[in-house]
Amino acid sequence: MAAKRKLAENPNSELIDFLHELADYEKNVSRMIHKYNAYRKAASSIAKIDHKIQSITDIKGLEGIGKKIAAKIEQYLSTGKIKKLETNRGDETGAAINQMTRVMGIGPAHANKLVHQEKIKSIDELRSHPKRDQLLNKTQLLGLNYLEEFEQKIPRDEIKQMEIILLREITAIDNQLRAEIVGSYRRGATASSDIDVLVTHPTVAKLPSLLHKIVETLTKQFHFITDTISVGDSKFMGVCQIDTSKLHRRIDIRVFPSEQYYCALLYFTGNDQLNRHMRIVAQEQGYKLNEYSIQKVGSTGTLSKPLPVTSERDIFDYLQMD
DNA sequence: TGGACATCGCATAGGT
DNA sequence: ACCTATGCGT
DNA sequence: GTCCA
Repeated sequence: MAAKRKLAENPNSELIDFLHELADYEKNVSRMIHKYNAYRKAASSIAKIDHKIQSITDIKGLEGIGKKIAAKIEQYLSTGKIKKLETNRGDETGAAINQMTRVMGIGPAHANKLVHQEKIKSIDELRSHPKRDQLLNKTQLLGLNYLEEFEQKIPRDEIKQMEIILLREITAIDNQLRAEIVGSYRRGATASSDIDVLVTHPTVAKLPSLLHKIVETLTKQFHFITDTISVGDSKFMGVCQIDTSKLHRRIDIRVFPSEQYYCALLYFTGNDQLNRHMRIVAQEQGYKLNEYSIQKVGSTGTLSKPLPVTSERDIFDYLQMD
């Protein structure tokens, strides 16, 4: 039997990781979200190259790669390093800020505050800090508590088990309810980072109370939901667990009226690239497409009523796609 | 050369 | 008490 | 940081 082999890794994964690291620094430390996105875009362009980049001519002209990033890649090719990245790595404060943002609910603003004002230098220090409970809000304390668990991917088989429980209990509440797990799971991924559930019901008036009912049932009756991060009339964010032998997982549940359901299904199944592509095609065909509806765009930019959609197929048909 | 870079629900902080 | 701005995750 | 009007 042949040796077990890693699934073919990208030939430029080291360079891609470097660009992601530069991106994270801009987002978390410099608080430049657009630079973060620029680095991510460059990285995703490079991820599409299927051979090892040998020279700068291999990447010149690639989407999202301009003068500065090209120069950094040149540095990387000739020296194996990127100066800017080495400088960032030498910044202990920056490294601490980056660490803090691993906690769900701690973003760039709060991470900077914790490090600069409270002089906290690591997750461990945050965990053992005497004023921890005053420094962090409810969500952040939850994030700190589950930090290591949330960083683990969820195997497809585990999500399959969750799907059975979720669908059974949701239809038990009301047999007119329809629910699906979307995101990378619906795209067939072998592992996902969270669980994203879409729910719909034909009667619009029921929707707000519906989400609360679902959350209450899954929490109190089945102990499937273990924590609530936030919950309103249309979106729940929280934590779930199949049973105590398994890890805690991030779960979102969204409720949509039936006329919006298929646009939402399409949008939340993704991926981002397909969503962008479809929005562009929509625009070209004189439509506006988002997670709620597809509308015709008039000559003056006026929008029509949302067009009737009773399946994902309908959306593709409007756009003459297959 | 300078503005755009997606959008929005929810929690919380800050202000009146 | 109420309204608005900000942060966060998506 | 990159793109584009």
